[in-house]
Amino acid sequence: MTRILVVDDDAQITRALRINLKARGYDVDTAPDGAGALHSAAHTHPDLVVLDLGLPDMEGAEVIAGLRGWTAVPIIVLSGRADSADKVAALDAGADDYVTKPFGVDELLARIRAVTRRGRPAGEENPVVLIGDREIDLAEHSISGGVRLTPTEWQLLEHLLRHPGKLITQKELLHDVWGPQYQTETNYLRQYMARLRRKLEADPARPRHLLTEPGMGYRFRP
Amino acid sequence: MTRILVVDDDAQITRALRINLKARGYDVDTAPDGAGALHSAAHTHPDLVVLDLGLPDMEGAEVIAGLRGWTAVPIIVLSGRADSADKVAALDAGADDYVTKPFGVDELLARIRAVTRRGRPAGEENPVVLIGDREIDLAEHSISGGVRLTPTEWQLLEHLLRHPGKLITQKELLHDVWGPQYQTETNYLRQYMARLRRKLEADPARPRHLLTEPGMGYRFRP
DNA sequence: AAGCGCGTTAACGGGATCTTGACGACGTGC
DNA sequence: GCACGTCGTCAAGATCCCGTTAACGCGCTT
Repeated sequence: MTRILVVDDDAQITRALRINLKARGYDVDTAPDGAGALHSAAHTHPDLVVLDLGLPDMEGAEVIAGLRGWTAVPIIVLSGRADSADKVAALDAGADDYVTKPFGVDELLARIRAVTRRGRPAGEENPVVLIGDREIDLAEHSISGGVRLTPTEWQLLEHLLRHPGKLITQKELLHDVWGPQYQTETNYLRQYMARLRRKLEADPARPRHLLTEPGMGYRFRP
Repeated sequence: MTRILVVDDDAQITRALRINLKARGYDVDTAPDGAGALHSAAHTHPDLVVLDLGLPDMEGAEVIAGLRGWTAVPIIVLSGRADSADKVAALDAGADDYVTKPFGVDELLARIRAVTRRGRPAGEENPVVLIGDREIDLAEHSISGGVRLTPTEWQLLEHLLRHPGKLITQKELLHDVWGPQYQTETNYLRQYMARLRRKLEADPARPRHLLTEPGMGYRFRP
């Protein structure tokens, strides 16, 4: 079953697309803004993303870049602007197709078929993140060197790796990994950051990539 | 060097595209009609085809079908008609993208980059997968050594074998093999993974290829 | 009717994983 | 120098998850 993530702040459009796509046998998730889109994509790993450009919280190129940082999932951009410059920007940012509104549902469906048709050629390589001499493949959930991670460890690591260099607050990590009611249980973080460092850092006592920002949170340095 | 075949009966357009594409470092061939396009494509094996639909000798769908009969080369269709039905027909015939005239050269170039960006499939793939000393042919649904699998076992095995090395989550497997409402019935997975291992692994208690990732899912290691 | 293959449930023991609490080490501000 | 908060570490117990065994129902063949 092909899973499609529809990103649009216009509830009418998401609803219409959800109905039409479901009727065609696709599995549909929706997100109303860029942050929700990145979050949902990271969580559900869709097979295709339909992305509206007029989002309230982020530029379209930012969303595309946020996805392309770790996945090669096909992206079809929807936009009200037929301006050539916009198309070029979106396509070069990593989008696979660009459809201007108003669009026919038939056309969108055809483009979805066209984009998903070329499946996954065998020769492709997943983007890998490096921590020291270890290669981490987020798509495969695999790490070189025979290292295995538990589910909680993976969730925590993914949140850090998906935003290289960015500081992630403790509240954010606790909320996203453990849930809304754990936002003050910082001992969980200490526990699991220690385990990650033991498994990934060459010298766990002197981390070079999984850094602590005292009083704030943690940060992944590539 | 990327070779592009431009097919259009309007000499002005072919000339303009030839100049623009050459300036961008592409190698350009041109053909004025469908017959010439098929002949040229068979002869030079271009990396991309830009195909106008208003050809004098053949229908656009015929040209696309003629190409798709033997090659998976990306095809970008140009057309003066913005009619939705035309787009659907062309895309479903096998085209990869559809641009309506008049179009901006920038946009076309961006779409060319988008289509050629994904690595091309290149050669045929051997559909035989090895598990230990057993050969598994996914296309023929056959296994060496007199092993037979039930339909459910096949579905499960296929999902794992289609993504070698990748971790497939339990939810994903349950959803795709048994259906959306079985996403939490992990006992099915335990049951059938055990059967697969009994039939395929040399030592079912110590699987070397059908691996468990505790709390996450399963993985096929070639 | 009986036998067989296949899919579906249920239950259990062992082990890995998560949770929880407590203890120093370190740095900061008073 | 001292109190305080934050962080890293350790060591339990509780909990969840996995592999396994066993049984049942259904459709088909014998």
